[in-house]
Amino acid sequence: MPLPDEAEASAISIYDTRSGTERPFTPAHPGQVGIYVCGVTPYAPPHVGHARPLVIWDVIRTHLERRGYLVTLVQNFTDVDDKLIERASRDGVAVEDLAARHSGQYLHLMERLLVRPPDIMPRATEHVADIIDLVGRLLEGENAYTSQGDVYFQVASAPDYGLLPRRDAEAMKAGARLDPNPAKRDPRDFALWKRQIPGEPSWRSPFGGGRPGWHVECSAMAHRYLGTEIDLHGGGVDLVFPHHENERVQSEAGYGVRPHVRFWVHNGLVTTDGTKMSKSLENGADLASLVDRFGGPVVRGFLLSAHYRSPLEFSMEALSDFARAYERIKRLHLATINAAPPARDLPAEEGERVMNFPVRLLRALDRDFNTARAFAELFEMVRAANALISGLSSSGGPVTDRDRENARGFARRNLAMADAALGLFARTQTEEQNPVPDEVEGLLEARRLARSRRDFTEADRIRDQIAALGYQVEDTPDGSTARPLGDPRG
RNA sequence: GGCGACGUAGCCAAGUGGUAAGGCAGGGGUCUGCAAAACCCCGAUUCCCCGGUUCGAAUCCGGGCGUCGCCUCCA
Repeated sequence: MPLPDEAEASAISIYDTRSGTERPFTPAHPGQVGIYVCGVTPYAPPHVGHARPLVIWDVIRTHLERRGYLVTLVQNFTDVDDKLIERASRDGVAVEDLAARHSGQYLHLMERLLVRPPDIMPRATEHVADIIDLVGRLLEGENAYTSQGDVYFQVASAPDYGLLPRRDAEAMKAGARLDPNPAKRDPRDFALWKRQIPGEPSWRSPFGGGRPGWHVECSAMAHRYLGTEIDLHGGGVDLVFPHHENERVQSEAGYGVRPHVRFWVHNGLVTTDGTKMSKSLENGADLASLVDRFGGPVVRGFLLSAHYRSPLEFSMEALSDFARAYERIKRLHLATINAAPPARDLPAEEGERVMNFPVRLLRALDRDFNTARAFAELFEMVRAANALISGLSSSGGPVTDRDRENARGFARRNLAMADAALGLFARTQTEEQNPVPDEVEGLLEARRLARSRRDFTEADRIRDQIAALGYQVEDTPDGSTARPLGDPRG
């Protein structure tokens, strides 16, 4: 593979929420990219919606690396907040135990979804000192005030409040919810530090005992690991307001850099029956059970089958449809796994398609990480490769045995490349293999004997028997095999 | 009500000025003892509707209809 040069690297364009436009990507420091992604508050088991940003950022970070950047990906756990405290007390467990349990589950699922661990996974509870430092700076700069033991950010001190969500700052006052907090000077103000309440986790600070509010932890941790200027900052669109806007104003005020984020990258939400999946609505499809049933690679591929900014409608049918499509890729993978490296050019239009695949794939990802398009290119490559391997070409021109073998080699290389870019195939044997039981092996042998004496009635009877055990018989020139019937696992 | 996004074949989904990707489902073939897999062919004269700009628009502008998200729990 050729090494990416500057021109190629700058070919990447990314949509930025703040400007509402897609524009060429350039990092703050040449050759390096710092990414901060808002992770989860681990108070409940994850649903499919949570997996989307994980998978998307895995692809984004990998593609930036492929284009020659040194990437640092930071994804946090907000392991102290209202929901967590509420849930822990309801269930009668310690906050840290609840957080640890769910965090562990995320990490395990991440692995099954072929997501590489982020470079740094900071926890809010381990960065209280950084948080206190930021709150101190904000108080000093008069961007914050104390009130009844709490510390609030003073929104009026941020002249451009509303910039990120493109919303009128004044109108937001009127839009404040009922139940106004009397401790706040302005309904838009938000808590940086919450005073100590017996039974809740708390830390000592110069402004009294208590715990961090929501939003500060991300500002503090992003600053700790990525400095004052963040190249890419992401999360679900539902975080744009208030979370990211509040984070933006406090970071810019506290660390004195504007803008502190170059590109805001927000993914669309996973919906079901047309509405957003959410933990509080409890309409989320449990991620662990889906991964168990369909396999990590299928769930991952499904999440990448639409562009990351589009909403993605989840249903069992949609996932099954993708599983079937994925089968095409998987079959070619299995059929070419031992192919020799490509040695020479391929004939016909199909040959062009197969040989150009790497460029097409990378170009698709350059354009705002368009994974839907990347998959389209992949499927076209699969079709073209299958045609050549079968000895067919659209031009009707000759396809020699050497061409066919060569096509297998190209297919193998292309699939390896697509796997590296998108994550297609499970890494472990257990996810990879579908061992056929001895019973089925025996029936296959019996059927082979029946077929050899042209007793097709018996052969078909055995095939039905195998089908009843859940396996599909496939006859090929090299003999018969069985594969799990309708098994969508990757 | 305010702000934002979206509306493309039966379903999912790319495409942001140059004449509609890809997948699933469906129909017809080739191959096969028959299947399966694979491959080939078939499907939107058209991109929610109505106007406008342009030589040319799914793509830009205006209006309308519909769906979704956010408006201090949220990936």
